[in-house]
Amino acid sequence: MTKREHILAAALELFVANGFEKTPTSAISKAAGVATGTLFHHFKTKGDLIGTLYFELKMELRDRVFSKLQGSDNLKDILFSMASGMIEWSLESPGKFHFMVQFGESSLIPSSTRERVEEAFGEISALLKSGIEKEIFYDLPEELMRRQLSAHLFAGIGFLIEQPELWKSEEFRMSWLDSFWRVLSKQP
Amino acid sequence: MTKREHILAAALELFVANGFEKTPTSAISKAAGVATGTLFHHFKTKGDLIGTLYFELKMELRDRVFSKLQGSDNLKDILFSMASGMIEWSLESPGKFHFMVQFGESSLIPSSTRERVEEAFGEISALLKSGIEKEIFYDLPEELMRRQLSAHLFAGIGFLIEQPELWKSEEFRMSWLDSFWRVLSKQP
DNA sequence: ACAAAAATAGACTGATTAGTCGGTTTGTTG
DNA sequence: CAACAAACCGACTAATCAGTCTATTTTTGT
Repeated sequence: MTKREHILAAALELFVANGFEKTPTSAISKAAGVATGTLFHHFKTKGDLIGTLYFELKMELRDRVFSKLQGSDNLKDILFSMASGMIEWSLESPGKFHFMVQFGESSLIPSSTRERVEEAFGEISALLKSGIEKEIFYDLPEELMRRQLSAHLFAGIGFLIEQPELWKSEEFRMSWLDSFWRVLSKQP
Repeated sequence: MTKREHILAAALELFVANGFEKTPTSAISKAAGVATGTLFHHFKTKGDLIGTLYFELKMELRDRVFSKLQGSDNLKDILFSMASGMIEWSLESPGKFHFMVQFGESSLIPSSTRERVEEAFGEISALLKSGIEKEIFYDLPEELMRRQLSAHLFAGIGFLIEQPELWKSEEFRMSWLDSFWRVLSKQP
């Protein structure tokens, strides 16, 4: 792990534990085992640090979510695969997930960054649009569906992190994944 | 409006616009038209101020959501009435809604406050439990359902604030409210 | 009418902290 | 092996800001 990565890891942990404003940069550099100057060598400002963290975590998540997708054109399979990818990523690193919940909507993240991220997740929009067009999904605005799907998933994961053994149950997994499908689709 | 209320209103606006840490207490007292001393007379600390704001907004929302409920025992009616109450509250005061989104999950709100709020919304838990017991709802953990329902609603409202004219359409309202029902219920 | 309590005011301060700066070490490249 | 750049160090500073304190005004209860 490079020093830059140590800084990002320490910042993630401390931001989640204490919040942004209650985490002095001095605490981050100390936890990362680097000097103040090094932190500000890699990140222009403290805001830049949290912005970078947000962006890089989202990219890591995207790679994970889209990686398993192998050309299947069954909407339900794709949806389940993406949801499972995100859930497993979150269960492996709850800290990263909590960071997303806590700072995803915060004004600390510049809207330009948020836009770049949304672009990177464009495949999900495309998926929803295609479902609406094919009249498999309910005829509601695509953006509404995207937001609700994502919120639904986040809420479920938050719960699942507290009850991780549930995810091991095949019965629960199927029953729960179905709830995502029900939100979107007229078909069973 | 009392000075205390002026302070709370100014804090709400500024916290939403600039975030907690980028809002000095001096800016709040200035915007509220009071002196520093007055602010700290009513609120022990800045943290106390945002905590109080959170609590009082939640209570206002609760009163609104539960007010229309007049003894109907039809789960769907109750659900629709509660959802509509929250949506209308949010459309009337988007600032309050955005405050909830931004600070609802933040570590600035002490967990003791969050617990008191959850207690006040206990009727919703009861509603879900009753639906699960009666086998109207899917057999998933009640807390999971509560969280997902709330997230679903919040996400939808966030969208609706940007497209408020949609709410005026009876067709949209019904179609959308149905999506909440689908999340929970086996019945149409 | 009067005393006690509550509300208000605003100048002030002690502590915190983001970010700088000059200098050192490590790595790279022609 | 220069010489140049990139990474790294940590003491320092300029600014900010939460909360205090003392004094004044307003409200309340008797």
